[in-house]
Amino acid sequence: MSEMRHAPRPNSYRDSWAGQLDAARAGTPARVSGWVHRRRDHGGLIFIDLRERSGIVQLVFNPETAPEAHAAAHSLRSEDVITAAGTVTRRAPENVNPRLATGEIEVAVSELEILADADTPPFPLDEDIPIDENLRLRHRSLDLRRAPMLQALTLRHKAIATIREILDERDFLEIETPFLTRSTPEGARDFLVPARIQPGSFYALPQSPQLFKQLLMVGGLERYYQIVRCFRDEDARADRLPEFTQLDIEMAFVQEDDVLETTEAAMAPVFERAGFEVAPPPWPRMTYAEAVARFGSDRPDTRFGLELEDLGDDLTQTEFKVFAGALQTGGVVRGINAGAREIPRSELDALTELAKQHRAKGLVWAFVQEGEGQWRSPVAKFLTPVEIAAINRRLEAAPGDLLLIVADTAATAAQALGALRLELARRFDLIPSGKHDIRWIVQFPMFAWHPEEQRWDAEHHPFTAPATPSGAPATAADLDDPATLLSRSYDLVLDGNEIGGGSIRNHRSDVQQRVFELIGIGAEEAQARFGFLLDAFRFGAPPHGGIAMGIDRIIALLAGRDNIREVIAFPKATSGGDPLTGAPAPVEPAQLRELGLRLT
RNA sequence: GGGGGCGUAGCUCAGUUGGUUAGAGCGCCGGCCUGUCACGCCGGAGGUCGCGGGUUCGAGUCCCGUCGCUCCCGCCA
Repeated sequence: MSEMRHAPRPNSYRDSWAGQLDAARAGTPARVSGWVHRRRDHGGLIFIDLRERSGIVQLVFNPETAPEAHAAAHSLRSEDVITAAGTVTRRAPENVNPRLATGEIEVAVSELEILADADTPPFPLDEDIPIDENLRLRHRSLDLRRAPMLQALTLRHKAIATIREILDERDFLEIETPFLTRSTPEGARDFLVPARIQPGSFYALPQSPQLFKQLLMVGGLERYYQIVRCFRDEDARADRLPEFTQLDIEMAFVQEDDVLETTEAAMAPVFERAGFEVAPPPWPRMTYAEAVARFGSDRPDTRFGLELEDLGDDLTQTEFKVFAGALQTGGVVRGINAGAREIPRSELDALTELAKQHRAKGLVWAFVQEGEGQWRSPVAKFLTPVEIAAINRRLEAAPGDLLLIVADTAATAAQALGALRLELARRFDLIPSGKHDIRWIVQFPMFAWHPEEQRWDAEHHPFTAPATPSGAPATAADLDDPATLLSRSYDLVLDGNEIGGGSIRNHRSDVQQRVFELIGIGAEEAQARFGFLLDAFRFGAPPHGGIAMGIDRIIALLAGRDNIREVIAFPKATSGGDPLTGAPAPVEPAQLRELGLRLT
């Protein structure tokens, strides 16, 4: 510590941050600046809690030793911006505030300068009560002064810095890709930007840099990453906004294990440094098929039980039409054992509504009774005691347990029971606090059947490399039965949240062509939409693959926030609008004319 | 596009079966106060009950519509 460091610099607003003020500096002069957090005006002594980024320090104004400063301090109000010069003073032992990092000292102020007056804030900054979010967003500069926002943005910065540090060590290049581009094939609606230089034509904002990062691989950059904004013109959710940030990675000459290992290496220290306890890598892998079968979701929350069981084998002869009908039409009957729960009828109705919201036709509930094959259930009379006993065994049910059963298509039953499972976990607090689970979900289906459109579509995106049903890389010759094909893709799931996903890509044009054929993209259309990528592949494309991590979601989880808006400095609202700037907003007719646009 | 929740003072909320002048805490303004740190004490101001319509002798409360926010389904990884 040099002399200079502790000497006040008269030409500066502060010589030190409050966080550096401690007992060691007692007796030295100090100049501090910041916002008035609280004032306690005793008529004689005036105490001001001064707040800046590093924390809070108490200022004392004494009318006897500094009458001028004391008089000026009388008019101080919340959020006034001040600079104060004085002496760092050790507090008497009975006056120490253990709840303050600087609580052993205070600054006895001799000079006060008010740098800016502040109107009374429209909401309190010093209390931890939920404030209407729209109001917070309208006054975001005030909201950002609140401790939770500072914490979240600091955490976000540190996480991104960690990622950059590790990927740099691993020889990755951070490379920017265009924002004004063509639509990428991610499947969401594009944000369009009218092109003045070509009236009637539009740029699209990238849904992800997917094609560009693949071009970088063909371009020989080998290891690329980018912390990049992406845009999707779809309705918002708690974990989803029209613009979001992802960590985008692509690597050449790699297979699944390489991408997964790199991701683990980059992300594990992020969790560790945030004090968020997950298992050390390598993280477990679960197939999509297992995740859906056991948890009814491709992003399973495995921190609690209530796993799905298939009841079809127990019901092959059943005369209960709901079950028999589902089984005869290729559907399933699946159930979960919710455990011994006291649930009134009204809440069972609410669970039924939840199942219906997830497209199930209904929900069968049953309370297991004493005695073999006995249920208290509206459907008990339709099932034989043998069938009930078999279901009880399958669900390992004991008297008093609540069983929830859905008969429907496999996908609907999984979705409904998966949602019920999560609801029960919330309702009965089944997730141990502080317990976290991270895992890979692998071997997704390559294609999904769209019944409305009567066609196959790529589950991930069409550049994902297909795999045979055993999970091995598929050749063009393997691509005959879309229903059984898997893809070489992977998602990273944290506590039931998808926080990242990616795949090994097609680098062979024969395989790529076959994929396009299967999803009904003709050669002409493929050339029109992604010709620039396909052309590039003709000149020697290395095998490559990558991943995209959802930064907003990850930070929200690390910070324990239930909404990604809490970890974004200037987020859009659920409506997609920005309460701060008023965007989106109408534009001048002249602007439209320049763009060759007309409003209808 | 659909469903749920919310909308009362600057903020967070209460407001009973429809009934007198719509309340509380915090904040704000004024006064008193020399060791507080959520300072304390005394006094005060502050309301288009989101908006529009309806039912009623009477609506914050009931009905219809509408707007905004939010959570979810659809959509989107």
